[in-house]
Amino acid sequence: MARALAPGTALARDFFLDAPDLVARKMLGKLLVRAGSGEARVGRIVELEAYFGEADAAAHAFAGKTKRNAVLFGPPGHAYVYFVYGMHYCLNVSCEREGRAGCVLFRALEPLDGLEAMARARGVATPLALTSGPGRLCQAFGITRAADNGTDLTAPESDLQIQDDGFKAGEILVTPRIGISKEANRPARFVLAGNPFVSKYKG
DNA sequence: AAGCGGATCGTCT
DNA sequence: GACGATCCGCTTG
Repeated sequence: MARALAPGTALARDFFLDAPDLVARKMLGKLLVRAGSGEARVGRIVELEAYFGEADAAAHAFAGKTKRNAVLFGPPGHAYVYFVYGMHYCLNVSCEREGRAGCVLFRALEPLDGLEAMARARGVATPLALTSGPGRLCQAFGITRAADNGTDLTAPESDLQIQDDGFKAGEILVTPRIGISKEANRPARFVLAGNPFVSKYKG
């Protein structure tokens, strides 16, 4: 049932070399793939947010490099996983050249394969609740800071990858980012228009 | 249907 | 010592 993983189809590092908003646009419609030791988990990326590094008051990198956000200042294409609210993880990909801290936050996926594993990890069965939200998708994919922070998402041997299956994204909507107090009006959230798996947020 | 608050802890001031 | 790039359940209308 699970589609065969095609090693070597992970997006290349150059893909993430651009500015965060450009990378986010390009990433919509791509796949997040967790190979894992058992059932593979695959989701199509339907919602992302761009964070602009040290120039962006809403970004974790705004106050400069710290132990927590160090990955953001490294080379592009690496996973930055952080822990919030005492119980949730969120996944980002680092963008831009080494030394610049832009990144893209994964906010929602459309689950394609490994739904049972996701449901088990989440303790929830309904597909709409599996991966629609940054904390939810991390739980569904078993993403933690200890296991995944700093992982090179472009490496063929990585357990976590971003792949291209040839899907063409349709209309893209751009809105302000969610859950932040600074730069609250900046349009930097990108979603696949009309996709039901985009997160439903409450003000 | 929508709004509110509790859970829970690593990170930085 | 305060505060999150969140989620869920309980309350109220």
